[in-house]
Amino acid sequence: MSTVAVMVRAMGDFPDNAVDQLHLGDCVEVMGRLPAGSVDMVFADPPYNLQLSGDLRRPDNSAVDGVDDEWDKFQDFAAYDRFTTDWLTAVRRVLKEDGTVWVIGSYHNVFRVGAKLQDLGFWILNDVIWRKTNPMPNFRGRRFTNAHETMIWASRRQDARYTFNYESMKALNDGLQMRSDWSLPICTGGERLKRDGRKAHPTQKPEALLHRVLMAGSRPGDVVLDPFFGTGTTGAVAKRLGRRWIGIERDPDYAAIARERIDQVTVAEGAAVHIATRRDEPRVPFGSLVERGLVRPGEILFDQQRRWSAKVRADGSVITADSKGSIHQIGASVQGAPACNGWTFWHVERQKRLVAIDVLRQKVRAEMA
Amino acid sequence: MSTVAVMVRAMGDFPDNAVDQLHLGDCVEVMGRLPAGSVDMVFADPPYNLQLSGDLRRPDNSAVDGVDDEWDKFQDFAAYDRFTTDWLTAVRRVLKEDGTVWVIGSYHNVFRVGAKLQDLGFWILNDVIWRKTNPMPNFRGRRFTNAHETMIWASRRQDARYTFNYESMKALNDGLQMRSDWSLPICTGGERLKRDGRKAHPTQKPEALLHRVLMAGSRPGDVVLDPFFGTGTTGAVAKRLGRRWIGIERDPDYAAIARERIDQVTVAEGAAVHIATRRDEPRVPFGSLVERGLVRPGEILFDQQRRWSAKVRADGSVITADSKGSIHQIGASVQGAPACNGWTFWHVERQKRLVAIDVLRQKVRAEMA
DNA sequence: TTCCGTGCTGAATCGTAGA
DNA sequence: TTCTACGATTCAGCACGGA
Repeated sequence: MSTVAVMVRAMGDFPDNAVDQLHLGDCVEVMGRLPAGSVDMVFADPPYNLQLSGDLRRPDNSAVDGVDDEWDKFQDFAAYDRFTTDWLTAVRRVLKEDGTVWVIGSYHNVFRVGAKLQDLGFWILNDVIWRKTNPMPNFRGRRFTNAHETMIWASRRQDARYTFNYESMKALNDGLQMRSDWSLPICTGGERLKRDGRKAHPTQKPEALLHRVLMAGSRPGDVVLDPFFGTGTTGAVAKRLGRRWIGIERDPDYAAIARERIDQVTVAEGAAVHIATRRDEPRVPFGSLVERGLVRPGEILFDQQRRWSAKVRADGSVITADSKGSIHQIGASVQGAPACNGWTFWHVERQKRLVAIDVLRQKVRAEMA
Repeated sequence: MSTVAVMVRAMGDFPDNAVDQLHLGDCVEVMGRLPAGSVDMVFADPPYNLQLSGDLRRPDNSAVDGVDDEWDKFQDFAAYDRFTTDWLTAVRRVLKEDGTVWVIGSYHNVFRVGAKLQDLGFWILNDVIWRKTNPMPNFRGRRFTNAHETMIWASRRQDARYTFNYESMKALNDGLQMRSDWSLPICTGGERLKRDGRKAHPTQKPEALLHRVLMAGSRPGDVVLDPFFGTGTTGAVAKRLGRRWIGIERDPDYAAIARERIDQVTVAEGAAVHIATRRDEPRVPFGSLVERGLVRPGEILFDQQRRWSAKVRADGSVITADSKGSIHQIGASVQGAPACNGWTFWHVERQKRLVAIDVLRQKVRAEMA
């Protein structure tokens, strides 16, 4: 993507004081004041509605410091559903048409959130499992160790042209497609924010999780909004990766911690956050291979198994007994397929071996560079 | 458990012709004729409501044989919700007070099912992820590989004294608590039922999955009901493990296949034997070191003698003056070698000394173990 | 007999730029 | 907005057949 494109994306419709800022207040209210259709991605870590009763103790009788905060208490499922509808509706308004939302949750709340997303017209793209490499064990031995959380990735509408940095994800996974299950440790050690020796927030998410989310579904300069900002993991990672961010947090103490944290983050240099794509390569028409003499007019193209063949014409079109057209059209035609990538389908004979014409295209591109 | 207790559990309230039988018909109707409060466990694999449109082709132009059966078609979410309410209500009636239900689904339907379970008063115990070791890839590169399905395990009521064979699960997991994510292959090869050389059912589940479900949440002699029996995986595994089973299936063809299959199953003698296999060391992509902050984007990698260097990018690829790629590719490239183990070749500087990135990988593996 | 290369397949909501 | 043409896109496991 060109520098200009980055800048255009980055400007958005925001007043200067809206972006790269933490907004103190209720997320529905604050989102209501932001311009509609202006946000590229939302990452939301809403209250889980844990419904814990009593305290939990380890086998050594030490107490587990669970989530017992007021913000996680709801009267019943109906109250939680109203809350969910309200904030998702506000998210829907601020999102761009092609924007996406990520929501993380556990079995306590994620089914309700997922159903509501669908009811509101969002289109689920994947559910992604955060598989915790070091979860808290189940102390009572009455259930399976709760070793994962679920994220839902959804676009604002069914036909959205959403951002997905396929090549970046593939690179991050050593050349294999990234799967819908991610193994990452929980947030501990030096990364875990502390106040007076105790954890500053009960559900701080690891930066690695947000790194992958933002790398997958946003581009440098994009605006990423987090309506339940907490201690600002989303903002910290967004800043480091060259994304713009909007944080909304109700609790002034969390907000103060988040501001301090994000101020200390340095932005990674441009090249490091570049999004790899294959489309960066210049288009090479098949005809230019003929022009440059890499393929001769009249030469025969074959598929890998020599089941089909076609003759090259001087203008770069190819011809069979009963039709002519581009390498793609004829490739599709002979196979009876709806489409075909002629570059990888067709081959020429060189020293008695078949060579894909895509290899010749690579030579042209190398010459051009 | 005493022999008497097993016999009492096994007798239930069923007429002789209800148990260890496949019932042909609509599951709501059939369950309505069974005695209330009589079933120990329900395993349900309902239609997923996939909403596929058009055809999908692999990069080699072969067509993917998707689920296009009539039984997976619903008018809209409301129709699917009514269907879900109906069968879950019938399940609730036939379940014992302390009974449990397992439902498997994908992101297309599982959120709606989970929310409805909660609305009807079921109490979710865990959501369990079936992580597929060999999922179908994402052919268009537009999403994450859909590499898992979700199971919800719920008791009929909040305070149920449900069955959970904690020690069996622990044994099955080499002495560690069983986690909520299970890695198992999909159903292929000899286990996959065929008719005329084609798959007999589009969504046959692997027996290993049912083995773990039944081992975890039922006892010998328990009655296990499957309202969407298909080709009878639940019945086959239940029979082998000494559970009694009730199968309900609407399609006579599937039912015939299931009956034939279960007839051939022999009941296991005593305790079923599980062969524990030692797992390979988990694969750690270089990108996850970047995600976890062990290597910074923009940081420089050196070989042991500092003859070559490369810069790390946020997606885990590395770059030199004239090429980019994985740690292995670039390691080979700078040396002019055909191949290279990037893990031992590249180093980072830590406290003025070079540390092989393989050392950092060991840290990640230690965390994962 | 073993090894290796080829081919097939699996619950999948699987384009996009430019005219 | 609609249409056309380009051309991007796959992993693991099993079966089979030839060397």
